[in-house]
Amino acid sequence: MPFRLNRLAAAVSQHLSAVYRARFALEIPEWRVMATVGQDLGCTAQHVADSTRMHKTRVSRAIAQLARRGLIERVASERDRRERALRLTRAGRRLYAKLVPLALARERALLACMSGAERRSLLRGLDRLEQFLGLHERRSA
Amino acid sequence: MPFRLNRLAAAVSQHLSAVYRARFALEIPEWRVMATVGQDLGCTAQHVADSTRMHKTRVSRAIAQLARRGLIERVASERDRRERALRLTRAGRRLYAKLVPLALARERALLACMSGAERRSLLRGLDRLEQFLGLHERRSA
DNA sequence: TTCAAACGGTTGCGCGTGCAACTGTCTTGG
DNA sequence: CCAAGACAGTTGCACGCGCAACCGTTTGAA
Repeated sequence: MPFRLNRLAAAVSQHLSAVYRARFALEIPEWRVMATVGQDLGCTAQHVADSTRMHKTRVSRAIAQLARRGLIERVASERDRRERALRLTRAGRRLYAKLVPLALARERALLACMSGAERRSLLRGLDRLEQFLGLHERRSA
Repeated sequence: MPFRLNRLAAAVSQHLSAVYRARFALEIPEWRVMATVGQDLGCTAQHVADSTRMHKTRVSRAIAQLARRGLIERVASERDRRERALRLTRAGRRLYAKLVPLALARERALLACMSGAERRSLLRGLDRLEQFLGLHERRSA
């Protein structure tokens, strides 16, 4: 069962990451950062790490790479000079606008292999497991 | 959704691998090899790679490590001298006997957070996704 | 006011992994 | 019978990742 979950997760990720890499030259951590910043402008790296549950070093390096490519900019916050607010550049917004519909389409295609009722019970099951494992807590660990 | 799957898979794996590592000093690839060889004695590394869908190098190194620890032995096959049949040593069998009940108990504990009907529909959903992604095929790519 | 602890973010390092290339063996078609 | 390709398994190499240590900043309590 844990093995099945891993296998499935790896397959799904691979299924998608191939597309992101081929069309946008984005690795998975970078794509996650784009998605997070895109719908929560001005957020911090810490917030990205929390909401995606990626390790902060992974987030840091993904952001650095995106900044190098001119898709994201880091502006020093005035209220707290430790933080750097994240914003999409013009090019970043262009990319984001193409990214989102593609991701949604992919997700629909993936879930199209089951009925609505099945989909709902699958999601409920995942929810239960997540709750059991404490994945819904905010900012823990 | 792919992100949720990954997160969940990682959490479940971590939940278990901590136990394996602490109690038996087994990493995940090693544990999978033990499980496969334990219920299919005399099988080959290739078979382990196929049924767990791990990369063959990962399998190779896990087997090497287990052999080093004296839990598994590789005996050259007579019919095909490329292959080496895998068998548990006496110590390996002892470990395996402790491993299995622990794994089953863990699995029961994990699935205890939902009803039987929910569990069945969750498993069906996973099945559907696996089928859709072609994870059920034998020996493909 | 001051200093220690906490925090946001980055970086050096070691490790596991996948890829590609390799060795040795078998299989098959000419 | 032999050469060429396929296959089982191993290893060198490069890369991404997590850990721990680090820098600069902020906070809070003495």
